[in-house]
Amino acid sequence: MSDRLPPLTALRAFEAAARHLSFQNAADELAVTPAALSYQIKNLEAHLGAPLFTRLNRAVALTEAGKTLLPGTSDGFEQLRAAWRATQRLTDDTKLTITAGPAFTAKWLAPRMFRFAQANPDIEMRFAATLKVMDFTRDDVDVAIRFGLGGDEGYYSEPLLRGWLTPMMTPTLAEGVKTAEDLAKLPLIHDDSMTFLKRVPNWGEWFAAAGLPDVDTSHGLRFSQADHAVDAALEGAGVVLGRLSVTERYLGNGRLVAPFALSLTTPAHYRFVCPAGTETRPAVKRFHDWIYGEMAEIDHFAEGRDIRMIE
Amino acid sequence: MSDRLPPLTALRAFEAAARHLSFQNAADELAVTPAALSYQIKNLEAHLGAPLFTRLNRAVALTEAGKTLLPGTSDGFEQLRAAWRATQRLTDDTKLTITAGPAFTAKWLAPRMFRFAQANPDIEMRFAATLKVMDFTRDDVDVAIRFGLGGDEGYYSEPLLRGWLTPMMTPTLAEGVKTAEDLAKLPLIHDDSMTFLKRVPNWGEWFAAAGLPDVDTSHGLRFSQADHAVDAALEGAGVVLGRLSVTERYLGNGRLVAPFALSLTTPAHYRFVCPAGTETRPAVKRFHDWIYGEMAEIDHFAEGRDIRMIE
DNA sequence: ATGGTCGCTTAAATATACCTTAAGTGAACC
DNA sequence: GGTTCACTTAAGGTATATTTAAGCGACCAT
Repeated sequence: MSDRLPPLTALRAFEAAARHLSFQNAADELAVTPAALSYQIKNLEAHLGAPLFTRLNRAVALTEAGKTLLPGTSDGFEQLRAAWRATQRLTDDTKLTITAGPAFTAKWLAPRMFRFAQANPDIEMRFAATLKVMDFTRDDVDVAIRFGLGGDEGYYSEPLLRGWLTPMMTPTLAEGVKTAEDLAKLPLIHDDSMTFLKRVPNWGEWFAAAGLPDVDTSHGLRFSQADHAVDAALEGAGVVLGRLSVTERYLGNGRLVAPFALSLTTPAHYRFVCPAGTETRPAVKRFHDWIYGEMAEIDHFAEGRDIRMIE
Repeated sequence: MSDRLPPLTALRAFEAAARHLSFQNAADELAVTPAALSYQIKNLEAHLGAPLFTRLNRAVALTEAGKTLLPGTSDGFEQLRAAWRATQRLTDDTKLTITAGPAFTAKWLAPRMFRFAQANPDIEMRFAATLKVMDFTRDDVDVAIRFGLGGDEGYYSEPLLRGWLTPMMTPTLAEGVKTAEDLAKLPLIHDDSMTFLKRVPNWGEWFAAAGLPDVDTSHGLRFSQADHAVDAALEGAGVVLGRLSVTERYLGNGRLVAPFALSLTTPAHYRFVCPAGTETRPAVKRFHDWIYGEMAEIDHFAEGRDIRMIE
């Protein structure tokens, strides 16, 4: 018994036929006549030495052998298709798929995207806003903006921005706030999305850094996504420990203020990530250069800040 | 850009060439001339619209596109090969691969196998003695003898034998043992292999069932595999809580005795397991019938026993 | 019950894809 | 500087895949 593969066209014909349980439909899918399919199946059955389908009245059903063969071939062809698609994408500079977290997408990327799109009308953008770990090949993604330490083998990964977090609130709310003790009396807005870090930059950490380790930070509102926490602060619902990347536009237009110089930062940053080698693709390069240009414009918000690393 | 697959022979040629980084060697593997390979690669590159290899002096190297394409295609073809092999095995009744735990293989299967082999000289047997969970398709296994509750979807699973465990020792050692209290003074041999059960049938359970919950069972010898524990008991090293399936031959020939009627059993049993539908394959059926016949011959060891379920 | 339809099969003809042979290129090695 | 090695190219042949057309049997509707 040889462990070589049978003719691949026959295998592909089988996969389609078994999936549809109909030679007719499978033939349509492969854009051939039913006769061709019948011939291919017969050929494959001859190679195997046993039938793969039982021919019924006016339908076909899988034999045990067919049932054994189907899942593996389906998965196998799907993998081939995915690999081919990923390779095609490399040479296609008319589409670019970017994945980032929901907060970064909503508060940073989305408001700016039209500028990139206007400057690059030949590139069709797609966004996948999720915190899920994506597989570049499997999920058809070109670029990821991810929060992390970098250093993963096989990826190009460059820090985007040294971010930091500091108390932020509406100007109205800020009027009565002079000291850290004043802050603790306001409703605290908590962002619970950073669950994957060992030591999370939260209200407890900030008050500890401010010399008030015993402040009770358990009260207030909790959000599972950073952009929702910021939205609450915009409504004047309280004070949020806001991250630069999702608040800079409100700091810029005055809807939020950050009266304390004391800020927290972490060893992890937002990073620009793509498969190693693809950073030179024209579309990727253009997006890369654009995003770093945009980032440079928000650097000045760090001036005069007292930024403390927590780890 | 179509998301259909490129010509499959071209893809296969690429996979081999990329793996070898040599068209020559790839051509040998596929049993064609180098010219054919060159043609196929060129064809695939034309489909993609970009080169997959960079042609060097007298070698080839993968481009970024090639590096992207290789892993997926390799995995894909490997999956197709595995599925085909598994299907071929269904129609091949000259080989039978059985997996079972090390103890069951050593103490039950191995000593009896020659009888099956003599009665079925046309079947070539292979054994995989491991506790690892095997995948029938991926690991090329036909039949598994596994300890468990059964009920898994997609598998034929039939209880082999209602096993039980009871204190066993050499006849010499047994001379001074009249009561359970006597037992506790002997070296206890522990079998630590049943780690996957919630409640393990161990010495603590047995003494508790015997009405002696406070016996200290921490002393003695510990083994990570049941057959080694039994071997120690055969040497007279102590008393083991022996499982019927791995000791019946010694109970039969008198090398071990089991003086207490009190025995433990669990909801889980040894089971005969194979992919659903394959239980009717001639080679599988013959092995199935043989093993149940053999099992019937050790049923009489249960006579007069006081078997208690633990769960 | 019976003729029409549907889905698979078969056989012969045809088209396409694949492979081989043979000649050719360029760089590396001796 | 000639030889070798690995890939390339082109032409021609062969094997493989596909179509066309005819056929078969069972279901279904009349």
